Amino acid sequence: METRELRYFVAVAEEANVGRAADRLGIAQPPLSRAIARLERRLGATLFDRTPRGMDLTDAGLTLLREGRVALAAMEAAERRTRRTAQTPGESRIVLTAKPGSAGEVMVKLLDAYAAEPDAVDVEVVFSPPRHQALMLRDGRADVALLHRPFDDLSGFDVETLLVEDQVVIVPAGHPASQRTSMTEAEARSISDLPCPRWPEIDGSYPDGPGPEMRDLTQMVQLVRLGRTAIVLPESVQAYVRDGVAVVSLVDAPRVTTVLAWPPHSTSVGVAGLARTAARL
Amino acid sequence: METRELRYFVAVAEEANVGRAADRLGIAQPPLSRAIARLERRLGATLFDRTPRGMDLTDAGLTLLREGRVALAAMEAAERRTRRTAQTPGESRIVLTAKPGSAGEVMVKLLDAYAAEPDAVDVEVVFSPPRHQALMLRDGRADVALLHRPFDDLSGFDVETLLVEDQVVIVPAGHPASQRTSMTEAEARSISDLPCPRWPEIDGSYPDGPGPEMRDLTQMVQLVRLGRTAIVLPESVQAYVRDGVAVVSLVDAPRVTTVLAWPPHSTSVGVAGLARTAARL
DNA sequence: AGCAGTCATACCGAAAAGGTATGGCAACGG
DNA sequence: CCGTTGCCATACCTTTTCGGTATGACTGCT
Repeated sequence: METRELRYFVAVAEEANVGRAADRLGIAQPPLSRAIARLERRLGATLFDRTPRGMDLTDAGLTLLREGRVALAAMEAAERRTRRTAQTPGESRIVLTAKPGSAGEVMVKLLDAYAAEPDAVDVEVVFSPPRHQALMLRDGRADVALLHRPFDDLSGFDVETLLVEDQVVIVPAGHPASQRTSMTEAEARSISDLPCPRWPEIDGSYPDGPGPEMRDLTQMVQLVRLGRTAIVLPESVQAYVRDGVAVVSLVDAPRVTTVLAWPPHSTSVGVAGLARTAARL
Repeated sequence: METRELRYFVAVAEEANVGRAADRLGIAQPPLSRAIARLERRLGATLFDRTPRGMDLTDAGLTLLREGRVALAAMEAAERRTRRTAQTPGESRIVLTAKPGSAGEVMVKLLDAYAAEPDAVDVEVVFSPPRHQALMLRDGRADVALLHRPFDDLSGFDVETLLVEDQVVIVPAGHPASQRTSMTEAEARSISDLPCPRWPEIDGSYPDGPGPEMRDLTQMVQLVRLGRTAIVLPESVQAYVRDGVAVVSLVDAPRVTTVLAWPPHSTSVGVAGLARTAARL
């Protein structure tokens, strides 16, 4: 199976429509139809059910979509890391990706401690949208990432735990709920006049729902102050909030673990050094 | 980067010689030379240093070899698992791979317990050479494997621990060392007239050394009886030895953990059921 | 019934892959 | 020191594949 065929397949699977997929790929529709048919012939598997409204994935197609995305990410990672090795002889820089504002405190401590090491290399910090950190690690855009259990998918990475913390709910200062000293997660999510905000999906779209669309922490604090939402977050975000909001602890919410993660088999001395520093914190 | 190009690159990297790699790939040498040159141009990286004796990998080439093997295994896995999904509707069978004789006891217990489950599917057990289990899991030839820490590379897999055991050394019954009740691993490996056996590498070749080439457990027991070798192994192999050998415990050898491992994101109900059964043992 | 949308097929030109023949270059041995 | 031997690269040709345009077949909707 060639990389191109697999990219074509993924495009068709995601669009559920050959014509739109062809547009996205920048080719005409007929060659794409043929490529899919040939791929099916070579695999000996029907990947799509053809309907009058488009293409429906079969079970085999679902398998290829799931496994194929992993394979494509691995191909991209191989390519990217090779380019970078060629361009930066001696490895003078590594890329760390994190969610903006996530565990800011621990990240500063980690980077400061690492920079003090004798053999430290430059660490370029790249902020990326929520949940994109693992993707960037998988496809080689980043060498190391700050991930959060249980939200991120840590499977396949080596990790070092940096911080374990409870979650809290942030409510408007004057709201009746602000009088409580603690509540359950279910209670926090069902305060009738304070709907939960909607976080973006991996593809950048927002799910349907009553809450506001959440983009960053600054905006979040404003929305809470305005009495538009209540938001469940790890307690370390208290560093970002000031007046106008109240913090109520949650009794049953899962703990959030912040970890430093990197691909197994990483040969980077920078990543190894950062991991060693993390283990000492 | 296309799959074909990457396969060509890996062949040349492994052979360190374009002509031999071309033979192995079943194509002529000039197209392969051109393919490598084009890949280097497209990556913007020099992958090989050309010497009068062949091709030497550069740092960038080493990166591509390491990452590229992972990517190729992922591509193969995607292809294989898609074929299998198409061929076995309803998933009536999963493939488990293990080293022959490894933790025989615990494997029997696991399979018996799983077979007693109400929704159990058939488990095909495929024995493969030592260290091949993880490869088979990575490229989709197996759905689940019995691996051994610290010998196998578990990175990237989900695991369930089945058994933790000490290691022992097996020596000929009449040998002076058989009088000891315990020794250190270093002592066991340096008994002058009993050299350690040589296990095959991943590629099936044997390293150089004085000891005999080890193929399977039956042969091993014979070799120990004949006074040709002493061998360090997990204690569960005592089930396979009878007369003519003595077992001496080791005080400092690392413990061996037998785990059930499977790829993350596995959607197989068979694998999930087996993992659940393993967790209960 | 006509129309809008879908995917498939037919046919053609362009690009890429593969084969054979051959050239250049360095190391090695007489 | 010169021929031989192994290398890899280049030149040139053939075959395959890839992509584009035009068009057909089929379904659901108005």
